[in-house]
Amino acid sequence: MRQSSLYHHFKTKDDILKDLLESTVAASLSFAKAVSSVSSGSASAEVVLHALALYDGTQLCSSRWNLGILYHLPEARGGQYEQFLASRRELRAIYGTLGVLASAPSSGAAGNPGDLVFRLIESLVNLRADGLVLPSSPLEAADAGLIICGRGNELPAIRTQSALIIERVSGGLEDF
Amino acid sequence: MRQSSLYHHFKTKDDILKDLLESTVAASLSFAKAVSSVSSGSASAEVVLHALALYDGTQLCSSRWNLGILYHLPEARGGQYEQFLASRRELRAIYGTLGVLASAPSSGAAGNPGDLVFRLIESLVNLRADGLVLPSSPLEAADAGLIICGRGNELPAIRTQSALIIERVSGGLEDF
DNA sequence: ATTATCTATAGATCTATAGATAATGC
DNA sequence: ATTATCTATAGATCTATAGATAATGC
Repeated sequence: MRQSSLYHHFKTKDDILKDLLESTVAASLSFAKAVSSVSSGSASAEVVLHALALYDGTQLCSSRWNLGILYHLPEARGGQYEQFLASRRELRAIYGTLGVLASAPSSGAAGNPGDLVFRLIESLVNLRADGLVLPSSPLEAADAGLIICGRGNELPAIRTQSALIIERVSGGLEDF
Repeated sequence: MRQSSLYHHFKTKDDILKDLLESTVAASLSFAKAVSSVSSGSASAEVVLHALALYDGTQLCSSRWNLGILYHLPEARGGQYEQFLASRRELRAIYGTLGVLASAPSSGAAGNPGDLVFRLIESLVNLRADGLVLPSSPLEAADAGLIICGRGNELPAIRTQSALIIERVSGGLEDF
């Protein structure tokens, strides 16, 4: 398709970028919201956090194009992308909440463990841009996030429950 | 200064970007090389890794401009920036080596813990672009890296030794 | 005297439009 | 008949150069 043909579907270049940016968070945010309601049921916060991290990371690594990299463009912080930025802040806040709930009281860890998990997952975008993503990368990042939360010794059990949650919740979402 | 005046100091726009990119890794790579020779002395790998992460993270957070963000420009992966890319690969490899040496054998952790630490530190660039960096951010990221390596319970001691190493080694380097 | 900045601008590239041609769905 | 693509290109923006003006260091 030619460059100019894009303008049949989009009004401006900014509108194109808006759609692409939104597509990088939409599915993960939907998952985060869906899984949070599940969490009010049986699943514990550390399992929910692992599931979210793994789902989000898998999205970033296996989407057709590495669109997550677009967020690093200087213009992406501009006010014209407020809707995308709001979605991203919302997703980030859910990581934050889960991080607090999931952290072992004994963990010598950080001010905001959930944000570290969020950033670890987002780093998969950079890893992919460097051509270094392996099939195991999303799980390794999610696991590392839980280790930061002081849940390293419970990881085998968390992984199992997390996988079940992803299957259940992503089945209920439109696109996966 | 006007845009055109830059061309008195640089031949092309690419040359400007080359210099800026190189400046984002030069100091940390020098530190990494210097601290690695120290490590053959007394300091243990986990302390060296913490010192490197903290030094690198502090650089990224407190440099005058957030130049680390430039690495995410699509063109920065191009062949014309091979020297910068080689420096970055070298720094990344040092994180990798230290991560293997520093990891507790019991850690249920990842394939390449050092790379996770490298990415956590690099995420400070994004945090800064989002306007969310706090004075504590570099230390929190370095600490989280050591937790991923299974050294969470030794953190207080590691922090103390790490600070000493940074003082010693960065004193020996030209710029800090 | 040398080095650094400025103004002005040529030429290259990018964004978006107009109108022609092709594809799709009823 | 409607929707999507194409070619061609106007106008905006970006890169880099030329030559004038200002600042710096001996």
